[in-house]
Amino acid sequence: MPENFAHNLKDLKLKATPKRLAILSLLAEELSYASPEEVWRKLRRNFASIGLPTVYRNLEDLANGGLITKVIHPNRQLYYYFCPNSHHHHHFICLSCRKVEDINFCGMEEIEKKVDGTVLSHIVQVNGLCRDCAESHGGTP
Amino acid sequence: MPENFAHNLKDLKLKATPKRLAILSLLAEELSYASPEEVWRKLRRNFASIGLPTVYRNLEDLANGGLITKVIHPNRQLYYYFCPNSHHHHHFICLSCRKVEDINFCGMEEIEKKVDGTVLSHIVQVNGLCRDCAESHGGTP
DNA sequence: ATTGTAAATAGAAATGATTTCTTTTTAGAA
DNA sequence: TTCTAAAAAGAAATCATTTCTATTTACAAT
Repeated sequence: MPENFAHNLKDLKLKATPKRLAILSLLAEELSYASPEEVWRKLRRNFASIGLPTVYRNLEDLANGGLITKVIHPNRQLYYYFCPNSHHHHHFICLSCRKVEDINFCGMEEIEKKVDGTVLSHIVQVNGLCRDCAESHGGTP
Repeated sequence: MPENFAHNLKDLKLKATPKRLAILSLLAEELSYASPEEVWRKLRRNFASIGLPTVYRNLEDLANGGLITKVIHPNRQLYYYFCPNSHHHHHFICLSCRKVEDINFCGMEEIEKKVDGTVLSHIVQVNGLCRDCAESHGGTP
């Protein structure tokens, strides 16, 4: 499973620009979710000029293409996560350290049958504290 | 199952103010989710002065108390829904007409066991088009 | 009934994450 | 190389949501 981001982008009809590739590899190195501004700050190390709007747009495009996933956060800000896991699954996110664990379970097949309408998307996300954070500051994010 | 909102509020240690009660009955009459501004516009019919911040604050407090539920919307704006159904369940929301259907299924028990950490909350929501909307404008929200 | 007090509210103002706009640059097909 | 649609910069705007302060109110305790 070689990480061929350029190829992934081409499949999505997105140009493999250096900044897109950098965003992908940057996120791929993280075990936690990141905000657009955090991504932007890191990109500035490698790019003399990089606009925050570019980061927002690219993160959104990459998420729409399914290469990264959005995290729904109680604080209503945007966060994104690169998940190498390619099959359908969901996430447990730590509200404190932002670590993400995969949840390899989704009852959506059962649910879709019962719905009286057309399903376009679904959200399943579990929020909490990872084991480490729960132990170190027992309960409060 | 008499709707005794005043009592519900007291249980939450929230004062049963006329505006809170009005927000609750207003939402309880709807089969669909509403935005803070929409709630505010309707309240203005009955209250000479009612501030938008009051509506925001109350909707948030009522949702935190579990009397109403938040809807996670792709457009990232806030929406709230009053659900008379008291047992744990989730929702199928129509992105077009905003109607809500109950989903009486939640795999969270299974999921919680697998998570390596402390679960604080979870989101399960199915987005799509209700039967009526799917038929009338087949596919686009 | 009356009073006292914490909670709730109005109204104005601020906020700030996100988006939009216009111009310039670039990736990649031809 | 050339061409063209897509991507990006940079500045500016947006606008839903929140914050702030003074005033009012619900309701528990007289």
